[in-house]
Amino acid sequence: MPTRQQEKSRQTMEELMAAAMLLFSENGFAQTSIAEITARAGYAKGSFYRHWESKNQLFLQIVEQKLYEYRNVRDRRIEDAHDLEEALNIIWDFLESMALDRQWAKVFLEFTVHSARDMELRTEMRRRQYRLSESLFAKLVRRFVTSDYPAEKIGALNTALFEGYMVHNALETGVLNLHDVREAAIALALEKGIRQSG
Amino acid sequence: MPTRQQEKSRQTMEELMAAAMLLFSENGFAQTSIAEITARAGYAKGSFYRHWESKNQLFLQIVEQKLYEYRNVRDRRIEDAHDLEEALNIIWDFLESMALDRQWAKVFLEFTVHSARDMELRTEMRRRQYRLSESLFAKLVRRFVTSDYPAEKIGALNTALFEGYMVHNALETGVLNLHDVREAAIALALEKGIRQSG
DNA sequence: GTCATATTGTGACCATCGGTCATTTTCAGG
DNA sequence: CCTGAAAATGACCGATGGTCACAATATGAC
Repeated sequence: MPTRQQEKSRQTMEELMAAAMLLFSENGFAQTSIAEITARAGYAKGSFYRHWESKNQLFLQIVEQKLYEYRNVRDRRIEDAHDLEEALNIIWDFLESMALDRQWAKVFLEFTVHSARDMELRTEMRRRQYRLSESLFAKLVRRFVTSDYPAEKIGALNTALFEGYMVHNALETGVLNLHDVREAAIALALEKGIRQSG
Repeated sequence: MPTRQQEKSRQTMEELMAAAMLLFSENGFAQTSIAEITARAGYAKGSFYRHWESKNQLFLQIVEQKLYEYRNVRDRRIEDAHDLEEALNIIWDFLESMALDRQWAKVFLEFTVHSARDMELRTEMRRRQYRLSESLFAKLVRRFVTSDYPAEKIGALNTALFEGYMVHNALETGVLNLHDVREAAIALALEKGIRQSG
């Protein structure tokens, strides 16, 4: 059982996380300073580093918390899928739940691209299943793929369409909506995964 | 005709640009400081601001220079296209030429996402045709679209697949190659653009 | 209660960043 | 030469992510 001190520490951490989530979604990852986060929660800057070793680590923890429930639902539902189309729809339900909060979707994308220059961070992200990786996607749908088109590529194409839509959305060009992308991605995956390729 | 001083100024600018291009492609946009650029070219930091008003402006100028020739070739070739497939292949030749230099593709993507928080910068990028916007894409292919699926959406889906691939590539996951994406994007566009939808 | 100890909280400090600007250096034209 | 204009400089500014010696506070043995 936690001591009173540990309890206090946990509460401080949660207050800092709450402030950070608010500021990240309002102003983005790069534009949110650690001093802002601690000030918003009523602490001094130094307190931040009692709980996380960097802004990256805080962000990873927030994402982990945000995605935990979604992922469980997805993985539970996908076991009951009967064909590729059903599996894809379950995956896209999950992807949509991420994209629907436009502010957060923007921050997700920002962090994904930010990680491109930091191999350690990318490794950490893979470990925490931050992105729907190609291998994970492949694992989810492989049993339904009847063509000789690799399941990893089907996954990667779907992820590409999703993340490309995230860029489109972040730039607020507004031509595509989620339904368009989902429909196109599933059509593409069915074409590749069911029909025999050339 | 330029005076010797103007000539010197132009040369300094080119030296700074050359240093910047090298450093951007090596370390990315955010990770390259103005002091690094000027030091590499053998000048003091203040010299930078005689030629550009910000790091963003320098980057836009570099991109403009890099894309100018590619764009001309694309727009000249596309006038001779006879159907949607030909037009799409010409556009994807252009997109591939951008993606082939993996280092620069990474920087392009970084800057695109960086611009998501800066409306003025996005406006400037549109003005300079930094991205293959949906409206430009639509203009290039509209005359070949026979279905009732909006040309803008076909363009946006292609751009999404391309930029999603850029993300994929930046993270070095390595499952997809350019050929996979191009083939899938063109198949998708033909499906939407030629066959009657719904 | 008291006091040594362990934990939590603090904010001055550091190097670095993009950007500014008064000052110095360079150089063309008379 | 001399002078005015243009080019080059680097100290300086506020802000950043991150560090760390120190202050405040809670804990457990007595």
